[in-house]
Amino acid sequence: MSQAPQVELDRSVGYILKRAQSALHNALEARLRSHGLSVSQYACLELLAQRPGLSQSELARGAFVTRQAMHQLAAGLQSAGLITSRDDGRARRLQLTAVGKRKLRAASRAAAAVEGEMLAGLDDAQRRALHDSLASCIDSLALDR
Amino acid sequence: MSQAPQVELDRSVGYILKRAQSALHNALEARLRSHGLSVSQYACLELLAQRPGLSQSELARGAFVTRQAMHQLAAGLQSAGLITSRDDGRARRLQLTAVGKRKLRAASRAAAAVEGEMLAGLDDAQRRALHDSLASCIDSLALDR
DNA sequence: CTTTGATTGTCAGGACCTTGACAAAGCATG
DNA sequence: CATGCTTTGTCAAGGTCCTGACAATCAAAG
Repeated sequence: MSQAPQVELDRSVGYILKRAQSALHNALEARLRSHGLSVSQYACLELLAQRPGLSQSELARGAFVTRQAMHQLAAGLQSAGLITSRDDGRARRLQLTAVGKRKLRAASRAAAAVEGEMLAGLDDAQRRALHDSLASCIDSLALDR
Repeated sequence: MSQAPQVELDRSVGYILKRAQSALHNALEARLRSHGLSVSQYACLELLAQRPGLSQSELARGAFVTRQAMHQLAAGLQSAGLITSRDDGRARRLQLTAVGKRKLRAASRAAAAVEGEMLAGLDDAQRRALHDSLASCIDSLALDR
């Protein structure tokens, strides 16, 4: 008389969410390698391109790492000549360099290709529903905070 | 005459997928802390409960870490008395102990609660659609391998 | 203005995971 | 049987990220 488990891996949305994110991360990592960028580095560049002037801490939150980790990450991107920084009060605002923008453009194409492959089996309505449902999940989890 | 970006963060399914997975991981981590388990450790126990006799390498793949990382992870769980191991050829098959099963039962309730909160805004049809769409994403990414 | 609280950047230390390498054990193809 | 390929477990070394801590800066309230 064994009772049914509270969590069934095959039906669990949380587990398949992790599986999907892992698959996407691996695919992205493989494609970005030829561009000399890690997934975290690419995320930094993409964020800075679309939200210029982000501070180090803001960038960290957008890239899902601590600001301490972003400290080293940004140092690496700066010494590679992909970004520049200017002090603004206590904040350290970051910007893409021309080299960074050029490198991002190629990496961004690769990333868009990966996302396109990932969504190949879904039509527009299904893609919108997927996006909306994930947004709902984020909102629900953010409530008790 | 700036051209539109290939990747728009706000519309990107990949980015919101990462955001959702990160939110889930954080929520799970917070809830499991009181049980003295990390997310990785919980994943190990849950996998072993539902697929008993998994080898160390198989468990590693299910928990999205390398087999080298699982080597240390399993050592920790064993020294904590939560799992046991028996050699089977080259494989090292793992099993939950009675203590491990008891600890998992409580942790599993907490995890199920988190998943319930995450899905609170979605009805059954939407949950099924979300699950199926994520499965489609995984399949599509697995093709070119 | 002063004081209190929150945010930011940074440094140091440690935890966790990864890559690389190796021997041992199956598996398969000849 | 014999040989090559794959998988598994393990060890060593390195990297990346995190937690904890601190001073500096800003914001808000008194």
